[in-house]
Amino acid sequence: MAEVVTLTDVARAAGVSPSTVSRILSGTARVTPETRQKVMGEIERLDYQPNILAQGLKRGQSMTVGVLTQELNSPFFDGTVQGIEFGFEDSDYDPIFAGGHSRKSEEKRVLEVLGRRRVDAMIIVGGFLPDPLLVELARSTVLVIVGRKVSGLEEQCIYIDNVKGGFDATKHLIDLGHRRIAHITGIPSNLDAIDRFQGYRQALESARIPYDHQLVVEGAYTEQSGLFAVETLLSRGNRFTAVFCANDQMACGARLAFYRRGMRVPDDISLVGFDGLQYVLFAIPPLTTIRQPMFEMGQGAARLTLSLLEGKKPPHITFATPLLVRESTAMAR
Amino acid sequence: MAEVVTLTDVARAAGVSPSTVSRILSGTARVTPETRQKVMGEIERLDYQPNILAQGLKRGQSMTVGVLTQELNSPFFDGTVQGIEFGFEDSDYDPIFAGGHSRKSEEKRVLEVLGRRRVDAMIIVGGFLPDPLLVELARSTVLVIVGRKVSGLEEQCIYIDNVKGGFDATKHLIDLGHRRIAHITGIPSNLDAIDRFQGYRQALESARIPYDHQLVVEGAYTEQSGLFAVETLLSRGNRFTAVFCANDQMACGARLAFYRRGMRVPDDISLVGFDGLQYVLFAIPPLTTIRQPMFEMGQGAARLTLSLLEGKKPPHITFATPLLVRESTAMAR
DNA sequence: CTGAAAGCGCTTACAG
DNA sequence: CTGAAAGCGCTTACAG
Repeated sequence: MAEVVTLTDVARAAGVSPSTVSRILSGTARVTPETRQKVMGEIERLDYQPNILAQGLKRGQSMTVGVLTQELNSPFFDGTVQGIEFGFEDSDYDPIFAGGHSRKSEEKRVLEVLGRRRVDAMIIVGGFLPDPLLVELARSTVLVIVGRKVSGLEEQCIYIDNVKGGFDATKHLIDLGHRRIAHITGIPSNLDAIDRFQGYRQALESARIPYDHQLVVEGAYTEQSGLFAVETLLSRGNRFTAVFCANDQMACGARLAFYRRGMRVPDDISLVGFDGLQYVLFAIPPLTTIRQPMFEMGQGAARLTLSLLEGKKPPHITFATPLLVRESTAMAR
Repeated sequence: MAEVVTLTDVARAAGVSPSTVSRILSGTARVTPETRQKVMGEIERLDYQPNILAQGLKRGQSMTVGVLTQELNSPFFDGTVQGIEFGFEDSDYDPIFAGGHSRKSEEKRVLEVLGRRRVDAMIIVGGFLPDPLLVELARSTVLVIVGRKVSGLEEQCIYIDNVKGGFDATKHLIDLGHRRIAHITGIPSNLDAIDRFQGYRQALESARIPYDHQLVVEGAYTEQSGLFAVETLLSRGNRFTAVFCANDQMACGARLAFYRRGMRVPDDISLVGFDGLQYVLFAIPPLTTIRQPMFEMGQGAARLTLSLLEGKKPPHITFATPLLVRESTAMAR
């Protein structure tokens, strides 16, 4: 990085002042065609790239957006992050990721990124940060939150209806004639998990199936926890013919548990997941699940951020969560 | 982002010059304890965060590292990217990701990121960029390449021995008594794919098993392509009792193809993958595979970059690719 | 030990 | 239409 061309170099080469070059670049210029020609020629010839740092310092914008991800190293975050990246691709902004892996508190990290990098906006993926902090933060910076609904900040949140998702998943099983439907929850403190569980209960209720807490086991979103959950369920000795898992990963773990016991899916047990991860289309058997459009949500978050940065108030987008019926569910026998 | 505190504010509050504050911050200072005390106090009180952009402009460093990922939206990239993020977490550098999704040519994107953002280093993940370009690039910037070995730049490459991986995978099947071993390749232009195929052939040769091109089908690293490949294999009518797939995703696709035909794994067919993705530990049955330490490689790339940035020449690390024997392989009958 | 000054590479009123 | 000047927030020789 020795021979970097500066705006001054271009000006000198073109025989004009830096001001003029700057104006031409920004389009603010009222210049003679000849001057413009000459300058553009030199820019091309010298392969000049404006220094964003210098521009940022002057304009008071860093042209970066801080993206705070959480500790969970999951396909959900991967998908969302990819969508975010994609959404900024053709903009002048670049996302800076502040991963949530280290020991530093989340809160501190947000503030650090905001402060040191002078990011023009922040995207928060998921949710450990308390609502009040986010509301506070939203006052001093452009803020978009994905995968979570913060009251007072609804317009800046990208989320799905997890209750409905949980309802639809359970309803699907009920429609197939299942009555003894187990549920493996997500992390109990997680709002999505709570909502999906809500949906499960509502579906049971609307079908007048009594709720049985013996059929509910706490999971942790991992495959392993899904496997354990099924073992717990089985050890309790209560009969059930279907399981709704709060995410696909746990469904995969559950599936393996059944495989180990020689219980067939969907012949003996129907299984529904949540997320719609690419690869569960190739599970054995292909998993019926509720799709959560992670990539699209990430992309939506990027777009929303961009709009907000431009001072626009775009319409709020709702993301649908279709039920993808595959081969892990069948009529109850 | 209105009320941002600057170094000058701190200086004013502490009753000293900006120079002094700057020196204290950088540790260059020979100052009286009292002055230091006073200044540190104000920094704390005002919650001052140095503006990295301004520092960068002055020092000629942006404190950012450009990370170029490729179009493949795969678990391999996810894992690597996470490792890279993690590796920079406790450093003063932040990674800026230039995703490989848009239509712009890869080459152009590298140059753009380098130029506009004035990144201090680049990490290239995977490989569409021609070797000569990388060699050229390495002359003007700190460059690290992960998942690929570029001759002349070996010290800056983080890679595994794909030939050995392919060999070990195939050898495992041979050791189980298999003689008719099929292979589903990766994208034929991909070096990793070529190497894994090489390993396959070498293993056959070392066991004096004649190579049969009828047993090799071209794949594209996706689950779908693995599924198709098995169908092709089956339609050719040649007997085989085992398949080595160039990655886990294709192995999952292949597995589904067998499931559809009612062929049991591992009873009728043994299956080996490559990558060691987390979730294939929960495949039905758990997949035997060669582990590629993606996260560690990403982290290694970050560390290597950091060392290079500090002018060090760290020892070259080799990443092992252990065979993970699970339940998708069994003795040939 | 500490301050004034110059400068990193831009942009943008202010003149002319 | 175009240039000279000031300034964004820092750092770092240069004085004292």
